[in-house]
Amino acid sequence: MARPPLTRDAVVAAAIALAGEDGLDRLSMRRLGERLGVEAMSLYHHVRGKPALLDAMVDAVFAEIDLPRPGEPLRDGLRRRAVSQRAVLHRHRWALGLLESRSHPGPATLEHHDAVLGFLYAAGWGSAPVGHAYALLDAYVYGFVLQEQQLPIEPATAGETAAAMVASQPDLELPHLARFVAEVVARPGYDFAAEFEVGLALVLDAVTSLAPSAATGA
Amino acid sequence: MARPPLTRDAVVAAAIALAGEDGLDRLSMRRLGERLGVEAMSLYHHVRGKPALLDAMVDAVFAEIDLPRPGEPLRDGLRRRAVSQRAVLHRHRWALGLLESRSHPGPATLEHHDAVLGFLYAAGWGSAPVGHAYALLDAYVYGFVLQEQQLPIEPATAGETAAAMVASQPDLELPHLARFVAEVVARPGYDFAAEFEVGLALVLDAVTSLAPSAATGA
DNA sequence: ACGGTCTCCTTACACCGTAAGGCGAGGAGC
DNA sequence: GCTCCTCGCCTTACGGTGTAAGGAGACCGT
Repeated sequence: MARPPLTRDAVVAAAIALAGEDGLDRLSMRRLGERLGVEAMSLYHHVRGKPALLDAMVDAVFAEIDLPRPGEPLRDGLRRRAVSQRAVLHRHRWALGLLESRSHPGPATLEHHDAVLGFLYAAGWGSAPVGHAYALLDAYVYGFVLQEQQLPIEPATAGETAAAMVASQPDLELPHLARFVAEVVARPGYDFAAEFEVGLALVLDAVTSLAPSAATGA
Repeated sequence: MARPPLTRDAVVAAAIALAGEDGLDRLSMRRLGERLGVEAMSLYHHVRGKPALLDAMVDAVFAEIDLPRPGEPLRDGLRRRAVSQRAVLHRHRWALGLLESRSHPGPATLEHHDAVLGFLYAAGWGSAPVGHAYALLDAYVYGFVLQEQQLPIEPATAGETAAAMVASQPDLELPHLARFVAEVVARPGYDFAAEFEVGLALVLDAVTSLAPSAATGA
């Protein structure tokens, strides 16, 4: 029973699964080959090398992000994309770290940007406000997810973990940090993820204020 | 002529210098030891292991960030910190990638947060708006730097690089992306870094709208 | 002089990415 | 049917990684 031959997509999918299960640092060509029932060097017939594999993984992540729907109200479309973007980056915790150093966007990445830009252009925006809006929105989403990933994974124990961090430096005076932890982080039911919507609403306010029709107020 | 004994600070400083010169991925215990005239294993007497070294590097970066000055107008203080934060992360390009996965804040990191929180508390803010403001501000700065680092380093060639990215997928229709590159990125004098101030102003508007004194308008 | 501690070194192991080249099966052309 | 080529996979090998274990020597308080 001969195994069907590998495809590039299968290799990338397995790499994504492996990174998701064991973490990005445990993704190695040997372990990936093992998962696919193949020696490490066989992967090089489908992928140029590990950097190219990582690029392909990032591109696959971009393909998962929801796009604004043509004709949809502007704020709704931007909000949908931002929420989906965060969800996707949250689902693939390794993805954000890869974003940083990869500067070889794949087809899905480019199509994603093209679609979002097209959505803004279709609303009558010029390139300058589009640039501002895009940079601000993406910065917020990326930065928020980055903060999220620094935090302990379980919201239930966030308070204890934060308190332990503060207590880990016994010879430091940290009154305001202690207050913040006590009044916010250690409160039962606290969930940093809920902050996303708060900030996103503010960012969307700011972005929509860049709209050409809002220029009358400027 | 006996070499003066190593200190933990010297090890961390050398690691930062090495990461700055050769990149984070070329920072290895052996190369770091070589730089210090010492074998790799000697470093383990000053640092628990490579993860602890990376934590210490991150903490040293936090120590470089400018803090708001007590008594300073709120917007000025927050702006100064954000600008400095970006400058520091820009100076140490490897730092942002480390932020992601390290969840063991050091003393400088904790003191930094304590100082910023204290600045907001001193302005009469409660913990809830402080939490919103902090999350939004940090998300913007981190996210902006993340975007910056995906871009080609030289602003002068950004246009060509971007055009090459679009052209690298010849069988894709990317009209809006092409338009954006032509009208914004490829323009002479374009510098993405200038976008930072635009977005920061909007973010600071949003943040100051959270101030207790602004609650009268809500 | 002596014992301890502190700093550094040597050796070793399991792992990593990947360059170079070999081997066997399947299909194309005749 | 036979040959030959191509494609998918494998073997071997090299130089790199982090770090566990333990040894060597210099310094210092007594």
